[in-house]
Amino acid sequence: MDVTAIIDSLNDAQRQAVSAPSRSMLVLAGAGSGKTRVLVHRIAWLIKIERVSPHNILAVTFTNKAAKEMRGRVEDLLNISARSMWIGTFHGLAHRLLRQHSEEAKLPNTFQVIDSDDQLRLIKRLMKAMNIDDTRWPPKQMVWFINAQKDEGIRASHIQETGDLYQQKQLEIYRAYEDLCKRSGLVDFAELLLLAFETLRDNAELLAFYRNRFQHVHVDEFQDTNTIQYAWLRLLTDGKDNLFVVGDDDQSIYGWRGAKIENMFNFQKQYPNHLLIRLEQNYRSTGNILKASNALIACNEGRMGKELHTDDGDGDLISLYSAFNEQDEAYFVVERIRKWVAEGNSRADAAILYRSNAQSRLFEEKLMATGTPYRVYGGLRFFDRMEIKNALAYLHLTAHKGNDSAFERIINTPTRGIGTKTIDEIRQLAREQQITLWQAMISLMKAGHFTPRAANALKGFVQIINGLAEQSEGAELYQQVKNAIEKSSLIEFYKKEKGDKGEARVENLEELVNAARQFDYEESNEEDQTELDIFLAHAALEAGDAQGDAFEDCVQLMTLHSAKGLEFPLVFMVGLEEGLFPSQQSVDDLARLEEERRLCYVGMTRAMKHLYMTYAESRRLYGKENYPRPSRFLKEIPVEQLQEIRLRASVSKPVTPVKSSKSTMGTSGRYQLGQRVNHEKFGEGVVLQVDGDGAQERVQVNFANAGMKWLMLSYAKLEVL
DNA sequence: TTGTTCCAGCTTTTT
DNA sequence: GCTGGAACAA
Repeated sequence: MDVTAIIDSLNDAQRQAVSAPSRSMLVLAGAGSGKTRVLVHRIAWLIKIERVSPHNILAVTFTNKAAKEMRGRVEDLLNISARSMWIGTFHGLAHRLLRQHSEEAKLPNTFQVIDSDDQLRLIKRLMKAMNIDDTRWPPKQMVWFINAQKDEGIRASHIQETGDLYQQKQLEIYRAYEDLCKRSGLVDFAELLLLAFETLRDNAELLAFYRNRFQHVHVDEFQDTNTIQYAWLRLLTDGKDNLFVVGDDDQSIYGWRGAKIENMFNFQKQYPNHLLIRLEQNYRSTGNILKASNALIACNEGRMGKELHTDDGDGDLISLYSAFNEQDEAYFVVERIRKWVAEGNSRADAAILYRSNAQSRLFEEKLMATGTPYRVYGGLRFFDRMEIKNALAYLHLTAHKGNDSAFERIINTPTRGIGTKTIDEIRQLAREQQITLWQAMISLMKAGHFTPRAANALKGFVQIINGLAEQSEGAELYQQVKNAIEKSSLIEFYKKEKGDKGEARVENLEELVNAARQFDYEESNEEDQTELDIFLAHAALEAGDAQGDAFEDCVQLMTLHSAKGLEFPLVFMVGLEEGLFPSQQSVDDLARLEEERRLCYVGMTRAMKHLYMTYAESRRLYGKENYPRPSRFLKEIPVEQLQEIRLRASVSKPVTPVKSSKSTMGTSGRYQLGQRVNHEKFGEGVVLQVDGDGAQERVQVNFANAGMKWLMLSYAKLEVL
């Protein structure tokens, strides 16, 4: 293969990044500037032109999807199998490292990965056992605290006691949780990263091995790395000048979960020999969308600096719609989508982006009412569903009787008459003797401790698990899964659940057998791991997609966060109101406000051709009527890039800084300019403008107490005075 | 063990 | 004002 195939399709900046002589590099890649492309082509370049063995390449991403895509694209481009190349998520790679070196990590080689849900349950149980008041120390906050510490590389033993009672209890919980996990061989997500870091740090030989192996280290979405992830990268690359990172400080939107945008600046200091390359040519959006986005993000301070441009035309102006209320907003958006579809476009090309999940409901209702298929992103993913986790818990417990969190989950699911009292007794013994719940249960049964009823129920449970263990001996993975679902009678249990909820659960369980059948455990080269173990770890680390049927042509609904990395020809950003976006919790803090602004930037740069931004003048929130101001972000967009949408007025006039006094007469003629009116919420006011007709007729009223408002006559109950 | 009632909480999410 | 979870009663 020659050079052309790898760099021909690239622009100058991309080409420079791809073909630079080996050294550390920071590629500042704007939205839609082809960042994955650069990463993929860089790796291809190393392999084909620099003759680097795939074996010596490491590439890290945040999501499994990104990792899969990258591997696939490298393989396609080179037409080779890149098996020996380490491409994966931080968590996936850390997991792999710990499996291979469980001894050095001081982990039992049967350790299990637990997800955040298991983690919370574990903490709750722990706190109950410790008799800690969960109103003063909410378990959720404790989880958050523990994970935040781990993300910073801080162990319980590192924390100084301040004498503060709250802190002391928190610390106690952290300590107890560390103990419990250690004892039961459980590893949470944050622990994967921290332990992988510590294991390398503390084993000179191991570290030397990997530093030597990974001659080229690549990181995607570098702005999203947290402290421990960056520390891990530094361990591997410090002094070697071989760290290639791609990121965009303007798209850092995960500060609240530990991402350190500072890592980008630290990188520049700590790899002084690095090459900085900016990718500023955008291949996604129109000129107007880019101009607006550039202007908005320019309001942030301390940026690395970047301005997107396109070779294509300016395109449409950004449409701004001021809705009377949230109902009107949803109605407007859905109508525009219907129009778009009627013009022959596909629904899947239209996206509704919102700040918070709760906002989706109204849009869903309106879409449903008009019979428009839609898809909401971000619900529970396949392996996160209750029925799936229950079924997996049977498998977990069968394979590892010491898995207490699996034990707790299914000891009485489906209900088999084992009550709280029985379980509490088991828990108590387990705690006293520092043994697993399973062992405690067996030992209490042997001692004849239970009432005949409870003893019988427990016996049944033990039989199920032991029976499964027997059946599983040498059985195919899918057969084991099938056995577990059958023996546990989970299907019968969920069939009883009323509504179609139960039906969906049964379907999911059946789907789980399919998932197991199709499961491709190619990487089962780790000796002492069974197929089942690999499958279970896969389920924890990769929760799968939220919805199976992605193929139908559906309108896309999602939060701004989950829209990152995606693009759509038609985008609606809704709810641009102070208090909602930017969120109320962020307005008093400059750093958080800037993150909101970046989120807005991310949203806008999702749009390829058409961008609508909407806000409501009145919105019901938490049961109260609110009259929010339009989002400050709207004011940061140059008016030259905006056009205000007036329903049915059929003239879309540019926004002018001074409100035009031009007015048209509504067809009803009931409202003359200057007419005094009364509104049940806003009080008295004077009509200044009339606009549109029929159901769309609106009036602008200047209220004595509430200020200027546009009101939809079909909604607003106006009284002529 | 199930159904009811009460009460807090209410951004964003991947692994 | 709604929802989900936990506490409570039958």
